[in-house]
Amino acid sequence: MLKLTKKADYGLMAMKHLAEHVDREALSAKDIADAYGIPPQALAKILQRLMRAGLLESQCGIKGGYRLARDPHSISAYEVIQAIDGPLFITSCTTLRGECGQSLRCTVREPLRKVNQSIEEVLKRIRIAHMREEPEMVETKQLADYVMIS
Amino acid sequence: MLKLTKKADYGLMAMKHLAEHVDREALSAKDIADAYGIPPQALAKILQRLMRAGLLESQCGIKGGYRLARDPHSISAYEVIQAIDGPLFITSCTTLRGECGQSLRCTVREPLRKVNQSIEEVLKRIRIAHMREEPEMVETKQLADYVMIS
DNA sequence: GAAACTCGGACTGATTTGGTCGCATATTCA
DNA sequence: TGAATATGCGACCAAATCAGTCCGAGTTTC
Ligand code: FES
Ligand code: FES
Repeated sequence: MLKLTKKADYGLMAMKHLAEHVDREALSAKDIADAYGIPPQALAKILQRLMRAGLLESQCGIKGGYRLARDPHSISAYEVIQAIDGPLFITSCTTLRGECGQSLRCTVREPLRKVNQSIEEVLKRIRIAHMREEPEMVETKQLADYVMIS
Repeated sequence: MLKLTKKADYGLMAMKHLAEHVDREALSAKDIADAYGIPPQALAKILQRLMRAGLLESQCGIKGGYRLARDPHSISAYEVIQAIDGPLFITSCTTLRGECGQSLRCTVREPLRKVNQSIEEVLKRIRIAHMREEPEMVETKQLADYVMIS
């Protein structure tokens, strides 16, 4: 149903949290989990994935924790989501080994691939350093107008 | 993982198929299902949903079947998907009966709501009559730019 | 060497998805 | 009239995915 997983949500929260504390020492998984009420063990595994994807640096040991591996302005939401949930395909038939039974006859695959690309673009342009809370109805309205015109 | 369900895929295929045969008589669920190798019973239920959503007109009986209720140029992919899968939320905590445990502290909900809106716009711009044509990447790119700024 | 971390797989229960069945209703036509 | 062929709709089931836990490692600090 075109929904982000909880893990991706947690991951984005953690990345944003780390982006706001780049100055400090490394933060442990538990620190971040406690700050948002996330199950610590669950977040730990998510951070490990982000680490393996090269988005975080980790340090073991008693004073250890995680730190952003790159400038928060250069890390996109897309990278975070992909690192956690794997490559994102909007089409349902691309799930591992071969195609679904309709792949040869499916007439909407190509159009949807383009939609997929659009969504990727949107997510790639959102940097974790820029994720803010302002709802700003005016802008979304302008966006709607823009779409109408084009 | 941000994927469309198979049902939505089937629904889009069926709608596109019907859009290409507006002239003819009503097509039965089985006709369409056979044309694409879709399980007939599954497609039948999907078409019923599209019917209830007002996107299709149905006729019972031996010469019955389905027909588009509106001009195929006016029906968006978004409408089809929503009719089948229900309202689409990119955030994971909107799943019915209250919020997830993190809703109060979640810092990425609002930013993601904007992403959600962007995706909606993209899907609303795609009409089933035009699914073969290019969704115009330039515009979606500008749209993505727009989202980033806000 | 103990404490506080990360690392990573295995595991379980809950939810969602994909699909089927069965029965009721409506329409055509012989 | 009544058989044939449609839709209409809920219940049902199996498989996949998701969310979260557990546990047994390794690492660093003190
Ligand atoms: S994308 Fe696989 S059947 Fe349409
Ligand atoms: S959207 Fe619900 S926790 Fe972030």
